[in-house]
Amino acid sequence: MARRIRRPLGPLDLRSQAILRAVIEEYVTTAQPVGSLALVERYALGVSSATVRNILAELEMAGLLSHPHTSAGRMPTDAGYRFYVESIVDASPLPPVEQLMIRHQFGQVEFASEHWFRLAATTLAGLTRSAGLATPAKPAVAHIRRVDLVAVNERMASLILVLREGAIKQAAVTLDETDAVDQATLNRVAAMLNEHLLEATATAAEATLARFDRADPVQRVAQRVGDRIVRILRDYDAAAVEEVFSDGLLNVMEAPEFAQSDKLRQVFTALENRAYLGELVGSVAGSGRIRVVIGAENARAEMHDVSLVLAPYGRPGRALGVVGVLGPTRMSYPHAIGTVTFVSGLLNELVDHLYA
Amino acid sequence: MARRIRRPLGPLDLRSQAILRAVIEEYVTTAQPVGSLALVERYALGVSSATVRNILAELEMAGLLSHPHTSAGRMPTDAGYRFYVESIVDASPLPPVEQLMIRHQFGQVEFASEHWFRLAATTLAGLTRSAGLATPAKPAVAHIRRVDLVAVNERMASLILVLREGAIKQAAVTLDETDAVDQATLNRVAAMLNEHLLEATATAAEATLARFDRADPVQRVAQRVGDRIVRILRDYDAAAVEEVFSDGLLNVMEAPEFAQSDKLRQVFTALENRAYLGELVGSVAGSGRIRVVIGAENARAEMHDVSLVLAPYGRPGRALGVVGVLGPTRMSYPHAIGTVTFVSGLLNELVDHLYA
DNA sequence: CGTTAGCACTCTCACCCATCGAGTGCTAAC
DNA sequence: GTTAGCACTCGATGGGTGAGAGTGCTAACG
Repeated sequence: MARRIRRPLGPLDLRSQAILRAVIEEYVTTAQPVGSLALVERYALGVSSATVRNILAELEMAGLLSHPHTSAGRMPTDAGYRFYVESIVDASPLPPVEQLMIRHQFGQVEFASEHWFRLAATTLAGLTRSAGLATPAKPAVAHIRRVDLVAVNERMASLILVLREGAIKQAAVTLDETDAVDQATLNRVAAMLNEHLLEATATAAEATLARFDRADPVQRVAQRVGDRIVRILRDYDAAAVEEVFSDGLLNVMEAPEFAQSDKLRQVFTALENRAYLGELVGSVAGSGRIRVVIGAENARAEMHDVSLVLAPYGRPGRALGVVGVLGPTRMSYPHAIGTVTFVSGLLNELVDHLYA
Repeated sequence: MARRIRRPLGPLDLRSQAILRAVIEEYVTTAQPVGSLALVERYALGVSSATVRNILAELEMAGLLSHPHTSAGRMPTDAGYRFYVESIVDASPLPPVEQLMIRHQFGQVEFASEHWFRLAATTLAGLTRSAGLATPAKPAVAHIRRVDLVAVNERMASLILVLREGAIKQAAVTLDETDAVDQATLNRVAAMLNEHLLEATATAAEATLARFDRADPVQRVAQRVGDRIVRILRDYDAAAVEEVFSDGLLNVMEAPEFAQSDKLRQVFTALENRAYLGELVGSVAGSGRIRVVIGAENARAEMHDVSLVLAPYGRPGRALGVVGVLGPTRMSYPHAIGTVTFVSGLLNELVDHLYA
């Protein structure tokens, strides 16, 4: 039969597309391979099961569907999901009621990006019944907003560093100076640093610090603290992802495909890998668009049974973060895409407001 | 047979105790019900399997062992574990090499309790191959150490509050004053608050703030910020547990008894319940001693398949936290107890050092 | 009188096999 | 091109069976 030759994922006639869509939507809800009869029963296809069978066979030839065994129904392949995702240009937007609810929630929490990204993850988890992921908006280069020093004892101080981007860093500084270092001195040091280092990047701060006079006790301490600050900033700049907050991993556990836990355990281990998450998030932040990674499209084998829907948020010049959803490959992509789009858009608004 | 009468968990002759111990230790390592033959083979009991069988039957009558079915070996009941735990007064202490390694790890991180309790959880997870739990050392009453204010825009400032106990709180303060509020003003406000509120508790701060002069613009802003501070302190004081950090839940997933994931999912859900963790941690912090909660001894049904080994750390008058381990009921209690004891002791040292 | 060898008994587990049913793929008719 | 009909395939289900592990009991032993 000539038409059974495997052909590239090319133009599919509308009816085939409709049936592919039906298979996917049915499979997403039932988690069972779907047969030709179930399709004609539940979807108004206007053709008989035999015709559907022919088309299912074609879709399988095209690599969009697969067959666990001869006498089972069809289930989508990763390529099938991919085709489906590409075909839904207008992902179902979130119903206005839910949009309002989410806006309200965000209105409740502190006005700080710190809280927002956590809430975003939680919200996404709840709405999609999958795991929500979010990273804080991290700038390409950090800027100093504020320095504060608190005396711990004569030899040690606690350094509190606020970045323009909202992050707060805390560190201990040991001061093995001969000078007595009391809180009054530290106040002068902090004042000096705040004056000279406001809005400075690591590089700028380093240059400024070099000009301090080591003969003056206050400036000497300031220099020492400043060195510590520069180190913190450099660490911060170097890290691809500062932190990935996740919520609702339990939701994913509930999916029948993860009933025996070893698969999911692999996913968890992969999620613990900072480098992997870093590059994933980095690629999304760079692209500037929502990204769907389906099953085996994931670089890591442990993630071959899950899919990701990720979107960047923030302002390209300033700070960028990523929010998204992790769920079983068999997830409702339109819903996930719609939800992630809305939440990332909302975060954009909030970040804009913060920087306005 | 008279001796088969179920008797209270009373004095057990030494040989019976040895066999109970052997059964538990064998079961802990193999995760399989253990038979009389395996016992005489692997443990130098000096008696035949028939004798062992008699004793096993007695132990079962006493409720210390159980029998999945007639032709299976014995496995410990919760009561059996309890008896075993009570009998090991001198839990195996951690080998000196590991002690040194852990000390070294703690030397590597920042000198702040913030990092310590996280590291404690991670360390415990690694050493016991179970989940490590830790809460930060939380004082009964929080004291203000330092206040800092950063201008966000004319109407808003970011408040940074450092507590004597090491915690840092951040909050946004809206300033709908008619005064122009720039960073210079905020600096004066912060200086004023630092001067008057140093070491103050919520109640003390409230009293001080009441005496501020509302006619003076700086004092008015200071009062407003102060109110926010008092609210933060009260929230902090009211919370039973600030945060429970856990690490290594993956280790628990690997145990064969959690191969099908629903049991473990229940445990996870129970762990998400703040109130439950709060009272658990509270009871341990109050008692002042290490506490072992075995299986069904847990108040919540979801936790009936896991055990906890928890110990308080900190200084009763000042700040108290809890560290511990969560693992399957079938866990090595001597090892867990030894490890938790060591880590809590180490944290005690560190906290003492911090407050010295 | 405690301990031990011996042995019948019980119960699970793994395996096999037959049955059932869902769903396919093909053919022939429309 | 579509559809009805039908043989075929393959997993799931359930009963039956043999092996093996481990017990509980009895009777002999020191």
